[in-house]
Amino acid sequence: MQAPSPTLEMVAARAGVSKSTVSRVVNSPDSVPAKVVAAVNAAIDELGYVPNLAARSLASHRSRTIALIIPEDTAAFFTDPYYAALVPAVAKYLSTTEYTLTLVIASESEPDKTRRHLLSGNVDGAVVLSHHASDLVYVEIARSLPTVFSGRPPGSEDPHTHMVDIDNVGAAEQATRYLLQHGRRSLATITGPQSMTSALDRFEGWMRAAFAAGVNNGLVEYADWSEASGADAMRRLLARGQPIDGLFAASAQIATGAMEVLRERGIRVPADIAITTVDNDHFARNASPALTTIEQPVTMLGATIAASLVRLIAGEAIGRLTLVPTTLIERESV
Amino acid sequence: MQAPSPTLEMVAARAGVSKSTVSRVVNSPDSVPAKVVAAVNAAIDELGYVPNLAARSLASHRSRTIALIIPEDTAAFFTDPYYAALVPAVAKYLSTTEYTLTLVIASESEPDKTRRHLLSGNVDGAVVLSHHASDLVYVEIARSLPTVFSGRPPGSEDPHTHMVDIDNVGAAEQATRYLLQHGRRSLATITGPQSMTSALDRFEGWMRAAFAAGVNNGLVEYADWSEASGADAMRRLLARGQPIDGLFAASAQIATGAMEVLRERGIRVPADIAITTVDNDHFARNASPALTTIEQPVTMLGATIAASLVRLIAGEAIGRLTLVPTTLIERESV
DNA sequence: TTGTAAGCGTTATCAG
DNA sequence: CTGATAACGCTTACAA
Repeated sequence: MQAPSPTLEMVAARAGVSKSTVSRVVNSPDSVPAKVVAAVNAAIDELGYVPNLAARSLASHRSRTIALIIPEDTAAFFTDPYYAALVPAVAKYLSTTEYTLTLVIASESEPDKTRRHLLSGNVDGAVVLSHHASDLVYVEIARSLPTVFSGRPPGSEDPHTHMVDIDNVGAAEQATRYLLQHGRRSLATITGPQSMTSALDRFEGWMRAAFAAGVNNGLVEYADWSEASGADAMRRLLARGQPIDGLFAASAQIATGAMEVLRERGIRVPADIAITTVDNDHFARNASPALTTIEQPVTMLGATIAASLVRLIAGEAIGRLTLVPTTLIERESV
Repeated sequence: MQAPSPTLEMVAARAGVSKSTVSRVVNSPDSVPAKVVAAVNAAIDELGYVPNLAARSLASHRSRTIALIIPEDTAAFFTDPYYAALVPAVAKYLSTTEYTLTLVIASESEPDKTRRHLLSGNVDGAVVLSHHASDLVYVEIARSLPTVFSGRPPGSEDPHTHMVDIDNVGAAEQATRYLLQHGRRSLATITGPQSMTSALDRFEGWMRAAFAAGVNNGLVEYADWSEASGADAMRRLLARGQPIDGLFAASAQIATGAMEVLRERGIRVPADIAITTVDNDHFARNASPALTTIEQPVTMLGATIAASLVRLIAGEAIGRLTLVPTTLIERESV
C-alpha cells in the first residue's frame, strides 16, 4: 500500500549531505550554495520526499495551521451568502501559502475546549468570522494568539485586535445619498441586530446622510439580516403610518424580505419606494426589480484577512483596522 | 503572554506518577485503576494540560486530522446550497470526535501537491465532496488513504471506494411517479451534467417511472445544476414543440430556472405544467409556487459521511455504499 | 499495574 | 558553509 514516506535522513543519504543541510535547503535555500540546493532538490524529487508536518511542528514550535473559527450554528452561517463566499476566499488565499486551514466550530457549550485548543500551540493563528457578544472570548484570545477578525467585534478597542472590514458608515452614507439624489426625502432604514457593529455603523451612515440633508424622521427598524426579519421590519415601518419614499436596507436579504411585503401591499418599487442596500449577492441580483447596492469585495476581503494574519504571524506590524473599498452598483430599485 | 503549556511530564510529576501512566489515562483510561485516573485527571485540570498534537502525531503516527477536499472553484462550490449545508454537517459531526477538519482545495493545476500532502501521513483520512472527471485521482488515493465520497464518483467500482449517497434513481422515480399520479402524461425532464452519476441516476429514475407508465417520449435536456442552465434547458424543451404537462427537474435550482422561462411564456405552474424536483433548499421553498420536492437529509448525509470515515480509519469494515433515505415533500408545484 | 527507555522526523544550537 | 547532537512532547514496547 502506502509507500513509507521517505525521511529527511534518506534524502540526506541520497544527496550525500547531512540532515541539517537538507533541512536548510527546505527551509532557507538562500543560506546554501546553489549547487548543493540543486543536488538536494534532485534527491527530494527522486524520492518524492514530503516533510512530516508533525515532526516539523514539534521541533519548530510552529504548526503552520490557521484556525477558521465559525459560530456554533454552522448551518445558518454557511447559508449566508456573505460567509459562504468569505470562507472559500480565505481558504484559497491560504492555499497559496505554507499554511493549512482548519475549521473550528466555536462551541458555546464548552468554550474552554476551543480556547484551550487554540492557545496550546496547535495553531499559529486564527480568523474569526462572526461577531456576537460571545466573541469577547476571541478578543481575549487575540491577546495571546495572532488573530484577525472580519468586521469589528464588540470590544475591538483592545490593541491586539486586528480587523479587516469595509467602511460600513461610508457605504451606508453613500447608499442613502443615492436615494436623496434621486429625489427621495422620506427615508426609512432597516438595519441589522444592534449587537453587531456593522449594523450599527450602517445605521449611522444612514443617519449622517439623512441629517446632512435635513430629512431624518426616525424611521428605523432592526432585523437580524434575514429575509423573514426584513419582512417583519418592513411591516412595522409601514404600520407607523408615516410616508416613506426611500428605504436603505442593511443587507440584500433584508431588502428582499421588505420587498415581499411591499409587493403584498401593492406598493411599487421604485415608483413608490426606492431601495438601496448592501451586498451584491444572489438576493440583490435576483430581486425584482434588481437591487441597487453597495458591493463588498468578498474575495478581496477574504484574501486580505488571510494575508494580514500571515503577516501578523510573521511578526510584522499591521494596522489594527484594514478597510477594503466598496463599490456602488446601480440597478433598478431606485 | 502565552503561559507555556504544561507538558505531560509536568502532569506526571504533579500526580506523582510516570509519563506513561498519564499517557495511559489520556488515551485509554480503562487500562488504569479508577483511583489513578482520578488523580491524574485532577492534575490535568489543575494545570490546564492540553496534549501537544504534533508530538502525539509524531509518536503515534496518527494525525487526528481529516481532510475535506473541495474543488478548485471554491466560490461556486459554497454557493450551492447543497454543499453549503453539507460542509458544516461534516464539520459538526467531527467536532464531537477527536478529529480536526482541514479544508484542502484540490488544485487542478498541481494535483500532485494535494496528492502528496494527503499521502504523506499528514491526514488520517479524507472526505471528497464533488465528483468530476478529475476525481479519478481520488479514487486512486482512496486505495492508500481511508476516504469517503459523497455520492458515487465515476470509477466507483474500485473496492476501496466508500460512498455515502441517497438513492438517486429511487428518488427520481418517486418524484416522477408523483407527477403521473396527478394525471400528468406528457413528461419531460431536465437533469444534471452527464459527467455526474447523480444526474445520470436521476435521469434513469425518471425513465423507469415513465417507461413503467408507458409514457416516455424522449423529452430530456441536460443542465449543470444552475438556475441559468435550467432556464436554457427549459427553452430547448419548449422549442421541441411537443406537449408537456409534467416536468421532473434534477435540482431545485434547475427547476427555478425553468419556472422563470415558463412564467415569461405565460405557462402556468402547476395548471399547465406540474413540476417535481430534488433538494429542499432555499430555491425549492421560495419558488412560487413552492416546489414539491424530494428532500435529501443533508445534515444526516454529512454526519454519515463523517461517521463512516471515522470507522474506516478505525479499521472497521463499512459497506462500500451507504444509502441515506429521502422524503417527499408536497407543495404547490403539482 | 506501573515505570524505563527508545524512538517518532524535524529543527536548532554550536562547533568545526 | 556544513555536520554532530541535543532537544521537541508524546507513545509504546518491554521490563519489572
